[in-house]
Amino acid sequence: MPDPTTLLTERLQAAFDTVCSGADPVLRPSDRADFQANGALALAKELGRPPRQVAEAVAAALDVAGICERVEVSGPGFVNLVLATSFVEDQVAAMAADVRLGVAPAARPLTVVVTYSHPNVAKEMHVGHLRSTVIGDALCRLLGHLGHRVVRENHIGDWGTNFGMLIEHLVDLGEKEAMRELSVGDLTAFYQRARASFDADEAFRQRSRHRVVLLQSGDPETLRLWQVLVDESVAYFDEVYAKLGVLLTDDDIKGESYYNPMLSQVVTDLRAAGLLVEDAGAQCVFPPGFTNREGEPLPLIVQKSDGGFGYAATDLASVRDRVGNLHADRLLYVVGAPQAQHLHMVFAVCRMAGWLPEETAAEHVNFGSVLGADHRMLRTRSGGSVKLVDLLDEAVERARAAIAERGRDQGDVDVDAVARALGIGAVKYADLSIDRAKDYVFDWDRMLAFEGDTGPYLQYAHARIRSIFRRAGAGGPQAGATGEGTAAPLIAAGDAIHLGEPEERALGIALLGYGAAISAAVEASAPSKLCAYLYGLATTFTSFYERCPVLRAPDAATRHSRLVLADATARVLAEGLQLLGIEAPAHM
RNA sequence: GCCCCCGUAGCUCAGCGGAUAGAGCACCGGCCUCCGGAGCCGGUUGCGCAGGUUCGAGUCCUGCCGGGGGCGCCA
Repeated sequence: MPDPTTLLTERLQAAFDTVCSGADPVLRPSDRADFQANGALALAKELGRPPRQVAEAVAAALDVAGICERVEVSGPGFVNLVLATSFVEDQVAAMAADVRLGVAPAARPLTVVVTYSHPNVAKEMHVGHLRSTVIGDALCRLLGHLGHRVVRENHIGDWGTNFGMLIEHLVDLGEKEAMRELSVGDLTAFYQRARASFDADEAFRQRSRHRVVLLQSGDPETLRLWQVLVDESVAYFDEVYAKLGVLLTDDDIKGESYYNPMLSQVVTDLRAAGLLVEDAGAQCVFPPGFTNREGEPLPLIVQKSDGGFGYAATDLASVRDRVGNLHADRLLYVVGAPQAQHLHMVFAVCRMAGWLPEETAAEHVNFGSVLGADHRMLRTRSGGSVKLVDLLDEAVERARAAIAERGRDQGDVDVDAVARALGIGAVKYADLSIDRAKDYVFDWDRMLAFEGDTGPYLQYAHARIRSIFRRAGAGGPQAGATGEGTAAPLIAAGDAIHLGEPEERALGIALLGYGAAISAAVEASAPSKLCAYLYGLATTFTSFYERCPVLRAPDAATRHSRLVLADATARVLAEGLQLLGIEAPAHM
């Protein structure tokens, strides 16, 4: 059951091939028809023939019997396609009857490693971690839904020279007190006091440096203390993840320490490959095309002059691990835009060393910053970074206030649950609906609004459709079923779909675009594309709902057909939101 | 100085080389005794600048202007 885009592309391809083999049909949605193929114009140029003539030839060769009711050449050489309503009806009926809503799993499942979130041990999670975590989570869900093997990796910062000072501070505090402090999530204070001691106290500095040596040499007691820091921090991260509602678990953690044993091999192998150059005492690789401010070649420093390893070594090791051990086909790094150069250098070195085969894609899924109302990086009033938990708690409280303000008293609604779904959903949707690469302005009022392109709008749209079924009572099968998170139909479609009104037809076509929207989001690692689709679907449904009475439809058949449309829309909204990591309560 | 990202309506953002550049918010004027107004219809204002490629450029290329970020031993 291919969606119209796929189906039409196939048919058009065949038609274009009769004119010129391999020519791209350039199929697009059209405001003059349902779709238009623009490929004839470019092809005409290539063949040196009049564009309209080429378009006519394509149209003549096009076999869309049963799919289109009209094919016409228009303007300079566009091929406009109008779908047969009966075709749309059949497709919608099939989609509505399908638990996967017509979205076929990928023909060739890939192993995709997605690395995201990566907070630092003994450091607070702040807004900077929001985008990575939320975007990475959505990508994992989307990839998984298409049947790909998804390996989530949380590359936490759990190793390095910092840990000397952190462990000594833990010793000074006493383990019990340290654990108490860390378990309540006061990581900032812990880190800052360690830093303060380090800056102020020479003896502490000495101890810290010695502790680093002990840690690196595997001293059991030091490792035990280190593990305390890691465990407490991870427990705290888990709380934040639970609050956020993301898929990450402790099994997904592959911190810097995990790669530590592989680092010397990285150096050995790079040297054997003749790629390593010693420069100012450091072991470097100079991938071509990267220069510093003097225009000289820029090194990727694999091993520092003091013998220690930097994050470049860890990142190189992780690529080898993912390709060699996990057999990844695609690597996604959900990391902020400032790291672009570093990652590109890492990828370049891996290609040079033969660790990253040509057929394995490595992509920097970059993203911009979260800005405050002043268009500068979001900060607290005192200028500190905003704690992620504080932000999430405020979101839930604001959502609760918004619900109270709307004053809809529904006894059966779990206000706490809805406030959480709404508040967290609003934050996530605001983050996901914007083009990743752009900075965005964090604005509570806008993201929590029930109007416009927001999470709450989509959630409300979904809840209202569900309410139709509650109201349908005996007339609608399983009226009491909530349908949360499940794509199972509430109502049997049969062959009873009828799209007589323009709004019904428009809704049907919009529904059939679901699969293409998911594909587009996955291909570009752009959840915003799915957001845009869902918003469009919701507004299309509104027009339909305005114009076409459902429960008061003129006859039973029409009522049933419209209920199926409503059910399918609700399921797409709920599943689409779920693929973005956003809950869709059945009532609110 | 070099490199990367961004610059579309008053504001926040869509726009996959194609036919008159779209939403939401805000503003103005109408409408609806509505399945829980996610209301409906109409109106006002825009592609930073200059070249180029193309039958066709918001979209691709070059240069400039403006904003943000990065540029060797932190990660």
